[in-house]
Amino acid sequence: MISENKQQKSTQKQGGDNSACKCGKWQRRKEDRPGEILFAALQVFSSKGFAAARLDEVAKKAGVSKGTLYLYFESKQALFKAVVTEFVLPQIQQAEEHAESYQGPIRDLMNNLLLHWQTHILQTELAGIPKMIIAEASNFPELAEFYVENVVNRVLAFISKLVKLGIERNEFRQCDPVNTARAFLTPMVFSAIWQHSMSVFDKGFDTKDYLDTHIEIVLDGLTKDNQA
Amino acid sequence: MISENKQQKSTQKQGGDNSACKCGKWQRRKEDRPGEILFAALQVFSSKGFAAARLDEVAKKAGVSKGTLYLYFESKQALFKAVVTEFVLPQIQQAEEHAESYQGPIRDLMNNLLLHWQTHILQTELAGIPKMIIAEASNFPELAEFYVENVVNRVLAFISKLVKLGIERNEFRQCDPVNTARAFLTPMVFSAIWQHSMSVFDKGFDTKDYLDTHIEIVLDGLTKDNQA
DNA sequence: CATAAATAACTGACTGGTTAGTTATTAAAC
DNA sequence: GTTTAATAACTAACCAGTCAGTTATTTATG
Repeated sequence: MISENKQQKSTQKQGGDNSACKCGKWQRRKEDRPGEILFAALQVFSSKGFAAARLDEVAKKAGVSKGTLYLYFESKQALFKAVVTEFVLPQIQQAEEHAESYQGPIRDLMNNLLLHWQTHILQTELAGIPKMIIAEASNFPELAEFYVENVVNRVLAFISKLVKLGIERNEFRQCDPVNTARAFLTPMVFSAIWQHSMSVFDKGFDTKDYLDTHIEIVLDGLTKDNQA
Repeated sequence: MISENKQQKSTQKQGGDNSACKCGKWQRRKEDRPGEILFAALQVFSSKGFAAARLDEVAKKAGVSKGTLYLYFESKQALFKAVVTEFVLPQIQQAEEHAESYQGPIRDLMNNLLLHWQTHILQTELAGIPKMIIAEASNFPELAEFYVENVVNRVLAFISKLVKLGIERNEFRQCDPVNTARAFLTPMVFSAIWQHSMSVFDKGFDTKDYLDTHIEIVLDGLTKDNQA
């Protein structure tokens, strides 16, 4: 009986709505609840934003009652914060490790990072997080501060270091590393924001074309002797 | 009495809070109310977003009671929409007219547009509108649709035309005009979004440096024979 | 092993505070 | 005195967070 329940769980993230599963209402699965709740919260927050997100909807998506949310998270804000920590930080970690072990031109590494963003992040609910943060920053300054310290600054430092390395290796022309890092990152962030807000209405927006143009302009603009 | 009030009004946008004025509570100024309310709404919406904006705060800022808002605007959403129409569309009109009468290199014209953005838009409450739209797009799809049709598509068409002209005149290299227009516009929009959300916490962000790097990369990247 | 008591996960109806929108009333204007 | 701008008290709805009650699971007992 117990093992059956635990196996059933493995398909949960595909469905996206645990309430569909046939298991009874009073299933006790202390281990799995936090993850299920966080994933449900990511979905609701990323599409509605913080203020408009309804905890009843999060609970329904996670297949629990609203009361259960409060067994695992202190408040709506704590849940919001946990979503960011849970889903964003591991991604950065992974990118840093990839760069660490990478041998080859910086240009190609940066191209890899952008490609990974395009194929593995933009498609997922993760892409909703930047919009969520920006939208709620002024109403929840504590969260914005947390995000800048743990995400923005860390990513900026990471990319700046790559640009600096590119200059040292004589791959890139002279430029300000931090601002160039921002120039490189902006369209990545923007593509995520746009996809999660306006792309439904902005029919002409094709993420791939947009990012291809971007990488062409920025990396060709940086690379020395890029004339064919 | 009336003329006194009207003169008093001219300083309103500096103060930003009409409730400070000593005129009596029952002043009847049918002509001026809509503008005052719209400006107050712009301020509140642009800093709080739609959902978190409180009509009581808008009313207080405009120096009226909440009931008065409903004499001039049908609903919160109608007010929101009016803010966009009132403040954004004239700016685009102006930019289009400037371009129309412009004689000289496209590169310089685009530089002008970016400079005007930097010095005349980014400083003002207007810069809060993009964030406001993006943040609320999924909760108010009708508004997002309205914005794409009236603002996004119009600006994209405008800039695309300039890029196309640049290619024809042999100033720019071959490229896709629409995606290049997006590449040019993205950091402008992003600077506005960032300024109205994260810049308080992201201390390293300097709008001028950021946009200078941007224009350098994009326009140098586009311009033919840009080797010194 | 069977059964009962204890514990802890979980539920859902409820509360208190908040706010968009309404309306009865007041005062200004002519 | 009539009309209308403006007010302020009001209502209806909504929702984060609570808690008393329900059920699954574990532990203790014979």
